[in-house]
Amino acid sequence: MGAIQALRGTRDILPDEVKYWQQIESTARTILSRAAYQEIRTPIFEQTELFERGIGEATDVVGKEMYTFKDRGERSVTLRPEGTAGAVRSFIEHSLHAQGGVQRLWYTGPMFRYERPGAGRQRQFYQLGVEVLGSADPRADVEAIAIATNLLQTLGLKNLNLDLNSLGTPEDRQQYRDALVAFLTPYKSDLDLDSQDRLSRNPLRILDSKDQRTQAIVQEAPSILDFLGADSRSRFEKVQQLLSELGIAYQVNPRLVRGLDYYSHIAFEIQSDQLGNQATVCGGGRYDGLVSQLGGPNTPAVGWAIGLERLVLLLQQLSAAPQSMLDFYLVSRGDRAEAQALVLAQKLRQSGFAVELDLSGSAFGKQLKRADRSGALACLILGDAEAENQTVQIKWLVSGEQQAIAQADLLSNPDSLQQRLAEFRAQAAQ
RNA sequence: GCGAGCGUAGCCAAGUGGUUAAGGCAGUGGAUUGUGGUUCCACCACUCGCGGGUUCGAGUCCCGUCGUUCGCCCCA
Repeated sequence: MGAIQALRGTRDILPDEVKYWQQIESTARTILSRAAYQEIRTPIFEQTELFERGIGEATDVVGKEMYTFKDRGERSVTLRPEGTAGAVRSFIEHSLHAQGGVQRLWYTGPMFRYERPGAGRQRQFYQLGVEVLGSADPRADVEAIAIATNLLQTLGLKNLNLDLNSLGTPEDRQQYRDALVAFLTPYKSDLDLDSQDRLSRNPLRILDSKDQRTQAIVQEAPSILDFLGADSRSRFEKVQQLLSELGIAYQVNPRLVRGLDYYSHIAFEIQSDQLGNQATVCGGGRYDGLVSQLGGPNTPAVGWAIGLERLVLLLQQLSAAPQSMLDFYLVSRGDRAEAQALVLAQKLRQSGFAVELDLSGSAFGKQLKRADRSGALACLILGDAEAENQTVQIKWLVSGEQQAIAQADLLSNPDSLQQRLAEFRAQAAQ
């Protein structure tokens, strides 16, 4: 009725949900910085050409999902549909390779694709990703994978599957592609319509068609693993061996392909069985050719990206919701006490406590109700009666225990309060 | 872009052609409670996403549209 709503495929993340996003971000920061990854922040829009060249013009992402428009200077501009192209552009533009060694970068932020929205898929969506530039060592692939599994496990996720494949070199892949087309062509009329279409355009994608008849045919198709050259094969084996050394479980899935053109050699996906159609939480792989393709020096690279709204969905299914960090909830009755409560709140905050002051002006009983709901560890009650003027009652919401102490004492000994709060926080955590 | 389901208050919902649209939670106001969330009363959808149609009469049927969910597609 005239009220403006968020655009289709976009949505508001309200405070209750933001808790999960912050949990992810802070956990990621910790884990990534321990592994010497550095954050990079690149623009949300770039020249359209960057994505056309980087992701591949034949891909669906570039072909029909980009938010592309002309700016007021008639430049063709595109809202980034993924993070790798921008990070690589920045790497080249600022000659980060000149710093020598390996650059480990991570990023997070909104991405944009014009898709049909659904649970775990938005038009403005968020990814957190890493890019490791300058190492062809299989340990780089495995380290990156290990960081991803470590992050997901630390967040408490279980029942994740790691699928692994090798796409080989571009030459390996071309040979396989020819063989696959040769194999599938006689069955063309038995394939689902999408796959028939892809036979000429992007035959590898037929491998992960969900159509049952197509799947049956594909079962018998040649495997890309038989087309890997000696170098590709030994890399793939090395990666598997190193994963085993780390105790990371995986399955080789020769039908795992990537939607973006820039991948080569290792490709992987981490999937959850609890997300229905949008099962892939994390996807990535090696892209040795991308940097040079975008005009930079020949630089081997590997990376992955996590879809954050899917990760949030999984986190929300876990029982443990992120806790409120509120220490005190302040309630009062009467004019004088209200003013005192304001002053006390300020002083406690300056002493390092998290304090919410009840501003509702509601009846006292309702204030207490709100105190309970606030998640605070303790409720401070300021009364208005003469005898109560200098006294604050502390109600420990966790244990039910209650005590009255003078305001002066409350502020003169913040250490002991801090200690009590720590005890109650531990109690509340159980 | 295609196929199917759904759309009643902030939330959960009853209602399946017939006069004034149940109920619960939350919210607001008041009474009670001299202090831990009680109890009681009142208020809280001229309207059923929006627009049109059928009908004497529509939340209920039809069409369109928007939104949403699931699948296809795509992808993280």
